[in-house]
Amino acid sequence: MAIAPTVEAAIGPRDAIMDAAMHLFGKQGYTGTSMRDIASAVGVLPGSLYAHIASKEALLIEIVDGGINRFLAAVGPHVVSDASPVEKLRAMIIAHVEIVADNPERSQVVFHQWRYLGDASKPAAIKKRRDYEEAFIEVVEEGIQSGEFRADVNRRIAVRTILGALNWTPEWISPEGSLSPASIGTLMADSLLTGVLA
Amino acid sequence: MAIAPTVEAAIGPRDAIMDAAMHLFGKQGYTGTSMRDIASAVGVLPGSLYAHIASKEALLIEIVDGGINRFLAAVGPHVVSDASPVEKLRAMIIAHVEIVADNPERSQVVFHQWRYLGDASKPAAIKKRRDYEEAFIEVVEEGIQSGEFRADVNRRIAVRTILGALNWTPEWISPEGSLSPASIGTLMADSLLTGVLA
DNA sequence: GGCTGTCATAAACAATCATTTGTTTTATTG
DNA sequence: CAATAAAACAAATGATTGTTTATGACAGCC
Repeated sequence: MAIAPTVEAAIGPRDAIMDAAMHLFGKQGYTGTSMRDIASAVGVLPGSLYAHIASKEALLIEIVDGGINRFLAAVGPHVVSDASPVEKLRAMIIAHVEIVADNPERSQVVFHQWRYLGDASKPAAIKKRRDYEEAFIEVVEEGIQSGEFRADVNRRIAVRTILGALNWTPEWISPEGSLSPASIGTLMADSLLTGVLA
Repeated sequence: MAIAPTVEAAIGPRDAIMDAAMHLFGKQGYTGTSMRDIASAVGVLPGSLYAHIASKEALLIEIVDGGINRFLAAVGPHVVSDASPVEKLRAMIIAHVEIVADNPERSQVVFHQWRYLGDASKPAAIKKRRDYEEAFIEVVEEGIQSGEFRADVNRRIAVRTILGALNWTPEWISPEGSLSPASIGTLMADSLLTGVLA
């Protein structure tokens, strides 16, 4: 046996470090995680990490940027599909929940730890986040134009309400839950699109 | 003039420290804030803080517990009012947004920094958070029983969708915004209760 | 079988962390 | 003005922070 992948499916030392950092940053936060924490999770001494990565911040940059890209890649295609705005928005919500469920800890890093990026990388992350919000705004705008959505909704607040509900999911979603990510996404899409009223 | 309250309305050294800690914990996180940060915000040397507070964690405990209590106190009365479930839920949502808007940074501490509480105080904080969620569940249950809410909503997921949207508001709400907290709360209540569909 | 590059160790670096101590300044009050 | 209390200073504590360095083990390859 040449390679012994861990439960975390890390196929090399660098991936093992990235994986440990992702989980620890998600659980304890960036500033609440020390390089010694990461090293001991990987099973190596602290100094050994630097043979594979440049710095603690480089870890954060890679996790945040890669994480945002997953959301953009999962949701983007639905924005430009030829479905109706309702169907688009529903598909985007479900896709978002599936990405969160795939790795809630990485999602927590994407949603919260980007604040600790340095001045060199934070602006790019903020721009991608805004692009993401803008994609939802576009679809809502489209739905209002077509008459499928109520004309009196405040587009920005409606989208932030939806994204807020979605971005809170890593707080409570669990792989051991009885509902699949797709089911949760569908239920949330129902709640958000049609409300709770009878 | 005996007392010179700052912009932050701190009427004593202890309040000034609590206030600085609240803002810094909210903005930079508990682990991302040093006692030196707090001291320099207050305009004092680090060691001087300990004449007024017991420890860094004591600050966190007081901010989190006091913060949760505000939400409970604002929402509680609506739960037991004799209004209809729809009106109750609407009032609870608006009250929640108003508490967030009153101090978004304290809200961020309540929503995120409770993780860093020690074993002695974390369980109590978790219990209060669950009580808060349970209050919303109760009202939704009541609405389903009375037929005002759809019978096919998953109560837990519906409530977490609502609370997620609400707990995300400190990320974007701003005192400089053109809409009042009450207006934002009303718009969000509309979105969450009746959805976006025409 | 020696060579090359990868990777880990062991040990240390300066900086910063929360906190404690003894002393001095500042303000209040009689 | 003198006495007292409140609050800040100045300096140091040991622990922990991210990171660097020098050294050695162990592969695969010609």
